[in-house]
Amino acid sequence: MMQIKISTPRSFNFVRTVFSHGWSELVPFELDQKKWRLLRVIDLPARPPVSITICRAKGGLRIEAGEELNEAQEAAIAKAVRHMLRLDDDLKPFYAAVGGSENFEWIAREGAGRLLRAPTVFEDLVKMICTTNCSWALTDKMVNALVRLLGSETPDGRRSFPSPEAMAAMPVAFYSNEVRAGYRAGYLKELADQIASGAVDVEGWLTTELATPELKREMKKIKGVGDYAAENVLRLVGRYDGLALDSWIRSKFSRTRNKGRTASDKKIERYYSSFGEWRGLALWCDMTRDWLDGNKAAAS
DNA sequence: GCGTCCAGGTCTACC
DNA sequence: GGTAGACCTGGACGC
Repeated sequence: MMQIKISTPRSFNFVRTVFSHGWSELVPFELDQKKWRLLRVIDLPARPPVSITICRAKGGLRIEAGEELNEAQEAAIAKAVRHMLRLDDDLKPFYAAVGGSENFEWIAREGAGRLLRAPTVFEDLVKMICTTNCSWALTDKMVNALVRLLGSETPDGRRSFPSPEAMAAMPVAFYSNEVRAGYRAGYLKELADQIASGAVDVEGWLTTELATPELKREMKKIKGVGDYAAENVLRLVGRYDGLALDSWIRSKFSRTRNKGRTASDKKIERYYSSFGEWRGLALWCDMTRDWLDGNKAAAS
């Protein structure tokens, strides 16, 4: 049994982070909302993947795995956790930007704004394509099938998110017939092929020097990635000026910020424009503030 | 039981 | 550069 502790920034809020959007509900994440423990399957080099659990501990987080691991493997797990929970992101400028605004000052107080992400951009991108133009139930079904049918097995019987190579090895028919991805089947196959062959490097999006508009153009070159998917992936690589408006956001904005009346995209843009390069994150926090209402465990 | 709508959109063809 | 129409799936809804 492995157990490691990692420190977190003073402003870090574990619950707000793991519950920052829907990813914690999709395998190979599993979220226990009663105990606020996040389970995740992590890939490691030259051995089967492992299931880890992450929970709050004094001064930071405690990570547990059900087996012994060497020092390098523990370091790899800690690195993946820091990446997923955005522990090294500097949100001070964001908190300064929202701090003076009524209805937004809670964001800094509660330490919101760290959006959970997968260990790889590839996984985030595949999942984002699986959220387009369908219900969340269908997204869940597609992602489940990918992990169940193509992921590597852990010692405790779970499965990791499939590698680009594992996905590239399957034909388009697999994605329509088994994954039930519909017209997205070709997009998933093409994306996996491009990454497995080295033609496209999406992990490089994390560190690229490209300005956000150019990076967004790069993202939209991937078939199946439009404005919504690109702007959401931009958030997950740390760029927050896109609003990533979708049917859920439009509906929520109308209900909470426009007296129930339909709001144009222009109006939504104007509402958050004062937050500049942080407007997309301000919007997301504003729209998801009530997700923890009624949950006392979330307060700390 | 059957048809329609639409959900955390995107692509293509055509102006 | 802007926009209609098509596109897989599956659950909700009305009849």
